Amino acid sequence: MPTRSADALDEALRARGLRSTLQRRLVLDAVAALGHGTPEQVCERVQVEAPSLSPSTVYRTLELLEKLGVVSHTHLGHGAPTYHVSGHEHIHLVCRRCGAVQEADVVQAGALAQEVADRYGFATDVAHLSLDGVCARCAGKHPTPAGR
Amino acid sequence: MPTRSADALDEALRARGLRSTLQRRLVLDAVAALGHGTPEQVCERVQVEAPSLSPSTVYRTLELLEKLGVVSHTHLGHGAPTYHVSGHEHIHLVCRRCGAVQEADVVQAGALAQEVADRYGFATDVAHLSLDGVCARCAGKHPTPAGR
DNA sequence: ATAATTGCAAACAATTTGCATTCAG
DNA sequence: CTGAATGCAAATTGTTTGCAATTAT
Repeated sequence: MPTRSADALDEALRARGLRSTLQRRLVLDAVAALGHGTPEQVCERVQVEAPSLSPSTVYRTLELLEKLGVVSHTHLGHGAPTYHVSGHEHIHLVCRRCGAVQEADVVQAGALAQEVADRYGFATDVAHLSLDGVCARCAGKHPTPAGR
Repeated sequence: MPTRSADALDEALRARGLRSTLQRRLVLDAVAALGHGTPEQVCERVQVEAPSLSPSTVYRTLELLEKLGVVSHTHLGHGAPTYHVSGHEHIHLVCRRCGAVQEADVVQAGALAQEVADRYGFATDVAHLSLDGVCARCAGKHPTPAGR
């Protein structure tokens, strides 16, 4: 159902008097298809359909889409920001061993945010919360952590 | 009391048959002094004392120190990893408006980790937990969030 | 028609790597 | 002495920017 998001995109663009272009749609579709992806991953994915779509455009478009509120980004694991379509908010569990990113719906996150708000006056964006750790699979595989 | 950490460092190095050098001590001191800092910040800081100490060495040393377990790194806010001395573990509250990083001691983090462990079998590294949001000061200043 | 958007190529910044020199053990 | 560690400079990688050509409106 790519039509839905396309429409939503069009709408958002029109609202700001911006233009609806193929590349913008492709970038959004790629983000949606990936679930969560770095700019590079989006580039790769998008260039399958449109090899001429340049990285510059991907970067610019991601920024734009974020401003429009249709996607948002978090910083998981290492340096690269990870984009995902807005709305489908969740917590990320990032495994430091295998790098896998699992999405989770966690009740306690609210309690945590509440405490931080009360004690530090800090308004946590729960949607951008990501946890670093070791996933079940890796924990099973390597009971004794190695150096590297 | 920089003597303490110097000794600890020496010890850790010896244990692995590695050499104790001035630059390694300087890098560790810089990390300790900064509380939490990116490689670049460490470079800057370290080059005050030793202008010839090269970035390469800083990068290599941070990696080494981490392997030794005397420092660890997290990813706050944007891309750059942030290093801090191990032991003094805490949660980071990163303000997306002003970029300020506040350290917090939060009880609920344990409950959160527990839930994730129970439901997903994911072993959270609580020490690397960082929250994205808006700090008290910024919330007060700009009641109406802007686009950029 | 007209200005927004794109693609390209060059500019940039941050990090990594190879290698000759230096220095701790 | 001897190999580990450093400093330098060049190579990479990921991202940004300027500008002419393109294209949605």
